[in-house]
Amino acid sequence: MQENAKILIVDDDPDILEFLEYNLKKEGYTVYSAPNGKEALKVADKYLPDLILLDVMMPEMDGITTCQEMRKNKKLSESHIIFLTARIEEYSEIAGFSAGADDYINKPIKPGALLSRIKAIFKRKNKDESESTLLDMGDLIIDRNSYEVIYKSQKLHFARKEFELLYLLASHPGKVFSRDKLLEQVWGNEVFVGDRTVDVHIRKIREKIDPESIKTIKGIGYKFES
Amino acid sequence: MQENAKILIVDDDPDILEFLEYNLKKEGYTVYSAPNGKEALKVADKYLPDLILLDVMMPEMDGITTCQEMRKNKKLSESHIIFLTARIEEYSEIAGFSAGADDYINKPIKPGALLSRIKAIFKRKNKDESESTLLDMGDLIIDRNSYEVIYKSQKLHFARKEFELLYLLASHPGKVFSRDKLLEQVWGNEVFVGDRTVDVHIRKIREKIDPESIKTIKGIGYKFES
DNA sequence: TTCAATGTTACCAAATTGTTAACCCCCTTG
DNA sequence: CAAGGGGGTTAACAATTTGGTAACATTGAA
Repeated sequence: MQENAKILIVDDDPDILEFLEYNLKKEGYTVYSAPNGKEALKVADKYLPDLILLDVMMPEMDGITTCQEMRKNKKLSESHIIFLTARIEEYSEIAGFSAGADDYINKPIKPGALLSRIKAIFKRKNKDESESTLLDMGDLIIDRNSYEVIYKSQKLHFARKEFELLYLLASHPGKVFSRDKLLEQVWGNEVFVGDRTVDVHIRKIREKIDPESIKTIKGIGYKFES
Repeated sequence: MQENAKILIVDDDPDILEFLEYNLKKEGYTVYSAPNGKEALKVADKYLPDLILLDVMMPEMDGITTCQEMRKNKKLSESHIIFLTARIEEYSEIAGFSAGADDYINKPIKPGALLSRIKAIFKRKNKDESESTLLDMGDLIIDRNSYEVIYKSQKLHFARKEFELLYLLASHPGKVFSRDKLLEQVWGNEVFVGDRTVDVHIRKIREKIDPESIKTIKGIGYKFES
């Protein structure tokens, strides 16, 4: 999605339009443009861009009003809106946010800063959507969001490694993980820790929940079973 | 609400009253009118208009005084007040805002401009309400509008960062925020501040409200719990 | 039985957080 | 302008938790 993301640029200055269009297309985005607010509303409604770069100062319909209009369109509720503003118009920062903007960027625009800003926005957007990780296996509930483990209606405390270890095993019931795999997934690639450390953590987990949940496959590793 | 919004017009010039009344009724608003400040106070108290258009220059009681009186009436706290002023009376712009007005419009009045201004105000009003900037969690009430925190019926003072931090945590009960996330959300994207700063602010918050409200997840971050 | 693999425990080092106080900056006040 | 206060940040030290390892006990398959 990040690759094919659609971006709409709205500015009355053809030079800026061309400048931004060139830089964004070069990055692989699909770019639309509009010279004023009214036109922008039509284009936005038609192509539902993921991101809208909106100049504040424009003839016909200023950016803030345009933004407010866009926010009324539910089809555009997922779109991010960034204001482009001259340094002097500081008031627009406040007005812009209350109009429904997600961010603002000061002119003159530096391509590097703009692109990193755009990437950050798409990153956050994608991340937010992929969240919601809750494992519910009857007696045992593991919530990554609140970092809680509930066993037989009892809230238990798990230290970080314990939690990550249990979470990894529990999210693949039946699958056997070797100690190396566990170290790689939970500890990270560049860690030098003895395998036996895993054993100790497994033991701590078994101490808290039903020890039968985690089975030992001698010579291979561990697996979670419900 | 926007359709049936109640508007009170106050002006000593019958021509203007009629002119505005005609234009506003045409748009579907319910319109009341009053020829002077004293009358306006009575009508306002009776019908609780959503919007009050107030002429500044009036006999008996001028608009600014009228506005101040209206602001004393708590039943009218939700009403928006717009001043109608002749171009020359620029002083009234300043005096008007300090008297509690929300906006002002210069005479002569163009119906188009007035209507779009009115619509903009209702839009903003509805939006503020729909954002529901008030968190009520029993003992703890956090009001984003007034920037107030009320704990066990006690109004507490929170500095900006403290407030934003608490608000963010409290608006996602149970969710664990890493220090990075908190810095990103509360401080902004382009700030370089040590993580430990977060700790200090957390401590200050815990000093004011029930320390159990904010739990530490070692190695991960903080979360709010009711 | 034998022995390598795993379980268990205790201990210590390292990581993380709590707490306090100092500092800087900005604004208000006298 | 000096003085004072609030807000925000950081450093420094204390308190706490976590993670890792060694050492020893136990298990289970050949």
